[in-house]
Amino acid sequence: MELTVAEENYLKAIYHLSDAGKKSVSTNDLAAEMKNKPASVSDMLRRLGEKEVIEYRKYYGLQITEAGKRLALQTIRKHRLWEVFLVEKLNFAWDEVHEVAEQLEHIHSPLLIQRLDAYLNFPKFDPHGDPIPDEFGDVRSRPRVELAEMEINQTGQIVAVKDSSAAFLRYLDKVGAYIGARIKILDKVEFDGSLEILVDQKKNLFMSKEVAGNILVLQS
Amino acid sequence: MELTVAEENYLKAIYHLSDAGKKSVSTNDLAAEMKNKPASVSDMLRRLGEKEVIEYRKYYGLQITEAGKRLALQTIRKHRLWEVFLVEKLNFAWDEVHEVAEQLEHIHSPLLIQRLDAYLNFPKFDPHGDPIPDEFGDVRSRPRVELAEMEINQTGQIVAVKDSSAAFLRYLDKVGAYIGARIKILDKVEFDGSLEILVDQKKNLFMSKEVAGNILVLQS
DNA sequence: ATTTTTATTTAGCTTTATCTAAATTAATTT
DNA sequence: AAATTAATTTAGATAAAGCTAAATAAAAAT
Repeated sequence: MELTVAEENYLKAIYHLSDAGKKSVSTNDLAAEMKNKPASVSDMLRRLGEKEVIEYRKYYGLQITEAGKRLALQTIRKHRLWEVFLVEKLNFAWDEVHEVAEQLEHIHSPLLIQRLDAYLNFPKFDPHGDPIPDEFGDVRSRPRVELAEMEINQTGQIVAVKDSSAAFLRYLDKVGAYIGARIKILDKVEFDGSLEILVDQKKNLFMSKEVAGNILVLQS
Repeated sequence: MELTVAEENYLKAIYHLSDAGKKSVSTNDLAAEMKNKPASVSDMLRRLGEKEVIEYRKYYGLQITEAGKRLALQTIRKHRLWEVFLVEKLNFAWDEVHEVAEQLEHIHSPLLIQRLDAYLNFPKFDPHGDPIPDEFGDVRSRPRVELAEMEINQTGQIVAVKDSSAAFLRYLDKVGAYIGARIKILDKVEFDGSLEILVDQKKNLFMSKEVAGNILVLQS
């Protein structure tokens, strides 16, 4: 019971939306995420239900099954391993990898992924700081908070970003807010939630609440 | 005017069959090659004709256009670069690469291929000895003859194989007839065309005409 | 020069994945 | 509780890529 590329993409989106706290993933949410019409989504949900990767009761909503979760995590694993490859081996910038990884994640070959993983030295996180599931789908996630939630004088290290769009990542590159950077909150403006932070003990950086809300920090 | 995956595969097959001397590629030949029915091939030829990658006059045959040749060579370039990657970097055996490369060749990203090429050090030949077209589609091919055509006492170096099936390649591995091996014809049996050859100045090897017909040699 | 055989194409069906428009169900408002 | 609005599903179309069966064209044989 193999999934098609479209099915894999839907399942991945369902997994991400479920994971992001959304109690019940709605047809409209999925349509927005997939940039398709709700009618098309309904149809796909029926098919995914038949393949038993989700449990679907029409008009009521859906839940991803254990089998579905396993498949979604496999796809996510492949996506993130390829992103590491592109950045570490082929010198892609972290804002250039997404679309290519989006294609590479659908290549079917257990051997390929096994070998790629070994070649990359079994990385645990991708270039955006997201954890790479192991071959059994287990994820080692780190406790992390949004930079926007931190208070004055707190310190930590940037470990991930929530938005992987090229525009956002290029902005972070420009201001030096890369993954691994050590940061300290110097000031926080009540009015708009904007922050002044110290990066790597040397650079002062002003940042809007929107930006800070998309940066995840491991507190120290 | 992008090609679909199926169209890319047909075009590649057309290119290979045209290249292999076949003056005019027939619907039946293509059907056999693609493991599809002739009726399906007819339909595809019509579409490829509309996209102007072949010139197609029904009942008369087809000819690949310049645009078609360029696209086919791009796909072949990608396939062969990925094969090099799999063997050199991921330690695939040369008989394990084909199916995976068959999938990887359809990933669209000029940057990816450019970087991969550089990462592999601009290889000129794939693991089976086939030349890798450059980004303009130019092929540096070497003059080469079938081992089966050589005469007693002639010498040369194995540079390619015509059959890339896992069974054949594993056999070659076993007998030590790898690409790059220096060989000399010690004896040739008139009756069945079988050969006795010396490999790398040390190993004597008996080989049927069928096998020798699938090994290509650069004479010296 | 017919006839027969072979090769090729057309017609019509299937599945996947999308769409639009219409219908239906659920949720919200009055 | 009825009416309105929003969300969702169904129905019917389309395009891609395959199939089978029937039709047609070209090639070979008598």
